[in-house]
This record gives sequence, C-alpha cells and structure tokens, in this order.
Amino acid sequence: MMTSVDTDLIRVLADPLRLRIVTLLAEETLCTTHLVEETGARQTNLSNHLRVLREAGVVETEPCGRYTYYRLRPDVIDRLAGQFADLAESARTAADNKRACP
Amino acid sequence: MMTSVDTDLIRVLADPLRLRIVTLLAEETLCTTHLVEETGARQTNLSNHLRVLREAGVVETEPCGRYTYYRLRPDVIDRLAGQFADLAESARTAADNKRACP
DNA sequence: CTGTCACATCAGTCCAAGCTGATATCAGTC
DNA sequence: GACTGATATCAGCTTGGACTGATGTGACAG
Repeated sequence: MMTSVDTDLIRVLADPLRLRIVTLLAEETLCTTHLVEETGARQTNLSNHLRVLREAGVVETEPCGRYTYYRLRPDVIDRLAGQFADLAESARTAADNKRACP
Repeated sequence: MMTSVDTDLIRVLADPLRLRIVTLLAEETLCTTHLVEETGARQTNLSNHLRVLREAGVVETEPCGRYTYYRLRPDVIDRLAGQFADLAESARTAADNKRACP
C-alpha cells in the first residue's frame, strides 16, 4: 500500500501567510477586508494568496454585494489529515522493515 | 480555541523530493544509497534534503558501518495529522460564523 | 453619471531555497 | 598505509514564488 500525500496541496499550505489565512478562516467566514485587518498584509498580496487557495480548492468564495466572503472547505483539510494519518500508520507498521545494504 | 499547524514542519514536507523520501521511508528503513536508486536524484542533493528532514525531526539516523540508515518518525507525522484534523473540525464547528461586513 | 470602496490583475523586483560539481570525512578492504 | 565506497559539507548558479505599486473592474451611495 503506497500511501501518498497530495504534494500540491501541501505546497499551497506551506506558506506562512496562507496558513494564517486558513487558520483564521477555520474560525469564521471572512471577507478580504477582514483578512487585511487581521494579518496586516497588503490587499494585493492577500488577493494573490487567496487566488492560490481558491484554485487549490482550499477555500470557496461567496460574493456579497461588493464584498467577497471566503470560507474554508473542511473536507479538503480532512482529506489531508487522513493522508498524513495513513502515512504515520504505514510507518508504524513497517517500523522493522530494513532493506539490506547493497 | 486557536488550532494552529506547525508551519516549519509543513514547509519541510512541501518539497516534492522530500515528500517522496518520506513516503519511501514510511514503507521501510533505507540508507542514502537506496534513496539514490529509488529517486534518481544526485547524492549531494539527497544528502541536503535528508539534512533538512533530520533537523526538522522528521527522520532519525542510525549509522551502520559506512552506511547511514534513515527511519521515519511516525509520531511527528501523526502530530501533523492531528493538527490538520483539529483544523478541519474547527472549520466544521464554525461553519456558520460569518463576521459582518464593516 | 460621478465618486468611493472592495477586490482582482498586471508587470517588475528581489530573495530563499533547490540543484550541482568539487571537495572533505570517515569506514571498511586490501 | 593506500584505495575505494558511502556520506556530508561547501560555494556558486539559477529559478520559483512572494511581495509591491500601479491600474482595471464592478458594486453601491450620492
């Protein structure tokens, strides 16, 4: 069984600011203005990161007048958690597999 | 409750080659030579990545003569899986929290 | 329709980090 | 000791991607 983790998804979450955004969105649904306040990042920068998160399917948007709400998609995060759990489980099972030196 | 994920740890795992190494090590304990064969990467490159993984505590080494065995630490991966699971859980709970527009 | 505000896009800069070749180190073998 | 093979370290090159300022677009208020 070759448990593999979604590389692209991790890379998306590996940026400090993006992870901060995701953490904030795990608590409540916010729009860009709120995120600017919370993170202190420039609007342009934030907008770029939100685009990455959106294209990766990590967040979904809900337009509301001239505002845009961002919501975290729990299933995506859950899938990732599962992949890591499988990896850890696999490592535990194969703890004593040691390939012989060539 | 502010569930936070270890940024440094994710960044370490966000590299494709490093994630490949981790996946291989989840199946069996290997030494550098094996990893060179499996991944096709140069020895120097691999050694650099292994250093990063070692310093992050993701893998542990076991010298064996002139070989060095690398073993994955399941607890570290498990902790990460738990952090993501918490994040997803938090997002589910707070699904309807929507901060009002300013 | 005009101004303002929220948000996205574009073009350019800059730096962290991945990759490499050369070299060092250390363990076995002869 | 001399030699070979396994692994680590070093210095330099190069590139992806994060950040920014300027600008575009679209929605609401007046």
